[in-house]
Amino acid sequence: MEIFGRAGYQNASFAAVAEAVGLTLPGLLHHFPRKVDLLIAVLEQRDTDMRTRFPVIDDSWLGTLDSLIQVARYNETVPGVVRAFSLLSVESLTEDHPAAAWFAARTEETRGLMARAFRRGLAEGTLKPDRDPEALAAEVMAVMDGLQIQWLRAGTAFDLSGIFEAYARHFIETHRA
Amino acid sequence: MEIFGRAGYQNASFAAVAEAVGLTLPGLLHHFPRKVDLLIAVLEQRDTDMRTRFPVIDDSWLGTLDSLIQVARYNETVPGVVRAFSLLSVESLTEDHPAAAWFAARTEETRGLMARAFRRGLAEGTLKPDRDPEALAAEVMAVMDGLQIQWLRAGTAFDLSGIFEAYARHFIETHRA
DNA sequence: GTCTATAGCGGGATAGAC
DNA sequence: GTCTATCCCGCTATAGAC
Repeated sequence: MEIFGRAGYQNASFAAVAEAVGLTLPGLLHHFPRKVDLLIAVLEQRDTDMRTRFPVIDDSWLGTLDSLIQVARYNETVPGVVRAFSLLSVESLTEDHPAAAWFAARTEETRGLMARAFRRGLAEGTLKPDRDPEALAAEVMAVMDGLQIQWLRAGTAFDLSGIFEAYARHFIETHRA
Repeated sequence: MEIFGRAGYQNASFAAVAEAVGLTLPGLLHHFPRKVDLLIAVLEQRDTDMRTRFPVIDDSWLGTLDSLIQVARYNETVPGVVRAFSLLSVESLTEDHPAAAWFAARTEETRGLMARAFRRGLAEGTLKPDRDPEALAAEVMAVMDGLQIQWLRAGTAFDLSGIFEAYARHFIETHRA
C-alpha cells in the first residue's frame, strides 16, 4: 500500500516492495507469483477493511451521507492509503490495466447503493424530487474523490473532512423535502 | 496527447509517440531532447488551447459557473484529452513526478480565481454568506474532476455535462442571496 | 532533420540450491 | 520459504553517419 501510494502500480517496483518487507524479489514472488497478484491482494485488503469499519447499517440517504462524513474523517488519518487508492483508481483508466474491471465494478456498486438510498428517499418523501437519484449519487462520489485529490496535492493545509462536511450539510438542507 | 491519454506519462513509451507521428525515436528526440520535454509541451498546449477557447471575460461567480458548464460540454467532445489530463493530473501526485509543480500551480491558480469570484459575490451581496469561498471553489472543482473520472470509466452512458449542469444550477439556486 | 546502431539501465520473472 | 544467479525484455538516451 505504501509503495503503491508513492508510485502507483505500473511505476512501482516489485523489488522495492520486497525490500520494504525484508525479502528479496524471488522471496516475495513465492507469496505473490506475479506483481498483479499483489495488486489484487492490496485492493481486497482495503475493501475488507472499509466494509468492516463502515458496515452499511443504515440505507437511508441521510444515514449514507453521515457515514461518508465519517469516512472522510477516517481517511484524513491514513493519507498513504488514500493516496494509493486515488492513484490506482485513476491509473486503472489506462489501456489494459489489470485493475480496470475491479474499479469499474467497485464504483458501479457504490454508486448503485447510494442511488438506491436516494430513490428510497424519494419514495418516502424525505428527498425533494427535483434531481435524478443516479446523478445525485454521482455528484456526491465526485465531491469525495475530487476533494481527496486536492487534499493529497495541497497537504495538511487542506481541510478535507471540513469541506466535505459543509458540502454534505448544505446538500441535506437543500434536498430535504 | 493521445498516447499519454492511453497510458499516462511514465508508462507511455516515447518510441510509441515517435511511431505515431511517423518518426523514429531519435527523430522525435531531435525535437524533444527528453521525454519530459514532450510532457511539458503537451501540458502547455492544452493550457493555451483552453485559455483561448474559454477566456476569463466575466469574473462574477455566476459567470464562472456558466463557463464551467460550457467547459463540461466541450470536454465531452474530446475524451482523449480529458483522459490524458485526468491521468496526468493524478499521476503527478506520485513521488518526484516531473509535472507535480505544474499541476500544483495550475490547481492553485484555478481555485484562487474561483474563490475570488465567490468573495466578490459575498462583497456584492449576490452570494449567501454561509459558506467559505475557498471551500466552495474546492467543491466545484472536485465535482468537475470527479465527474470526469466517472465519465471516463463509464463511457458514453454517463451524462457528464448533464449532471454537472444540474449540479451547477442547484448550486446557483441555493447559494444565491 | 532523420536515420542506424548501440549503449546502459531497470524491470518482472525463472531455475535451482539450500 | 528464502535465497543467489541469471534471463530476457523494453525503455530512454547517445553516437555518429547521411
